[in-house]
Amino acid sequence: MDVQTLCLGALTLGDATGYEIKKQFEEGPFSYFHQASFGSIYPSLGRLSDEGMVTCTAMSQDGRPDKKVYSITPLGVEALKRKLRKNPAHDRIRSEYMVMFFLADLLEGDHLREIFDDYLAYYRDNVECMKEFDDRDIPPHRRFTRGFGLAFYEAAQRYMDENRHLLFGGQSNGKDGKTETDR
Amino acid sequence: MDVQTLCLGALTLGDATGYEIKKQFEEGPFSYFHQASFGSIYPSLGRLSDEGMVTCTAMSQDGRPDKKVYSITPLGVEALKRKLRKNPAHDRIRSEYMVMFFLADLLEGDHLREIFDDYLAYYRDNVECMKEFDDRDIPPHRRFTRGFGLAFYEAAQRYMDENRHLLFGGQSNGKDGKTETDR
DNA sequence: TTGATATATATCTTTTCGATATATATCCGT
DNA sequence: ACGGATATATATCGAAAAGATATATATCAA
Repeated sequence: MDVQTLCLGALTLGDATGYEIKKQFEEGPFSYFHQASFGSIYPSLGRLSDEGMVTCTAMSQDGRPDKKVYSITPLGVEALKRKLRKNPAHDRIRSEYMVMFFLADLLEGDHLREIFDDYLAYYRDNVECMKEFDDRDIPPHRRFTRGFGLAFYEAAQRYMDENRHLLFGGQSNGKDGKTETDR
Repeated sequence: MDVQTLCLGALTLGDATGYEIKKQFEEGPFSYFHQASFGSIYPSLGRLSDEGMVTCTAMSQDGRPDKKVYSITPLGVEALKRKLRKNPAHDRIRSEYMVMFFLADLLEGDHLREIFDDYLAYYRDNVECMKEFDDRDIPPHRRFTRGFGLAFYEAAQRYMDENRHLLFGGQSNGKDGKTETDR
């Protein structure tokens, strides 16, 4: 699923600028399951515009650079539907935090504890933030995706709370310098 | 975190070929939280070899192309430790399935149900597969990352079982042929 | 007033993905 | 026995995407 498809999908929620689409992937409804960068969004919008999938209205603002508001066209909606007929690819998760936990024996000093705390705080913030939002007035299929995101964040938070002993040794707190001779 | 770092990390588990490293990201221990393609692994191993971070031993086999077994060097271990001193980036999840659920009102026919079933089966398989594996003899920090993966898969499976009604209408179980007239 | 943050677009380089090519071996069904 | 699918194994190429940076301006806080 390329960024063009994603942009079309974002524009079905309403007209938006490239900047606003980016925000939808950063903090908005897409943030629980996808992301896209400026370096892919702007070129995609340009191509979509060339192909008649979206229209672009430049709104000149005093001072600031022109705001370019994009709207999806009927042609764009058709193209989007066509692209959604394909079977989706499997999920791709990339967590650098997990890589570091996996290689915890190579981390120095308190770094493991620091990143653990950061990671837990990150999930806790996400959970809190999502719980504040009232989702009763969004359509059920959107509630499904939001709920999935929340369920994941909660599961992650709970797991980390309950299993930190696996990283920071149960009763012994790893002060004894004995390092595994891995291989 | 680039693929070079990831390859060094994979090689701390033991010597391996590019092909084997790929498998670690596909089915092996990394698969719960990261992935990498041949197109990034082979060039990375080449560069690491040039820089003395890994050594490469070509094992000629009858018939098959030479097997190139890579080993991490002390220099490589140091480089890896140095790279791990940085703070990890935030997780990136990309789920095309979720994009499709989010845009469920644009899907035609039974496609929504098909992909829902695929997705649920995918998580169920993952859970089953992971539960079979006995993790008692791996170090605790590895158990932590494995457990995290399992917790995530289980949470996903449970959420989907309990919330399918949000995608497929309330009490009816969809056997009655009544299709929503979406638009 | 200086720095941080936010709005807004755009481009450039590097990295990565995904597909493909090349070989061969093995396993399975017919 | 034959063909096809799958597994082992490396490598490369083009397209896509990420990440960093540049360009402007406005606002808000220290």
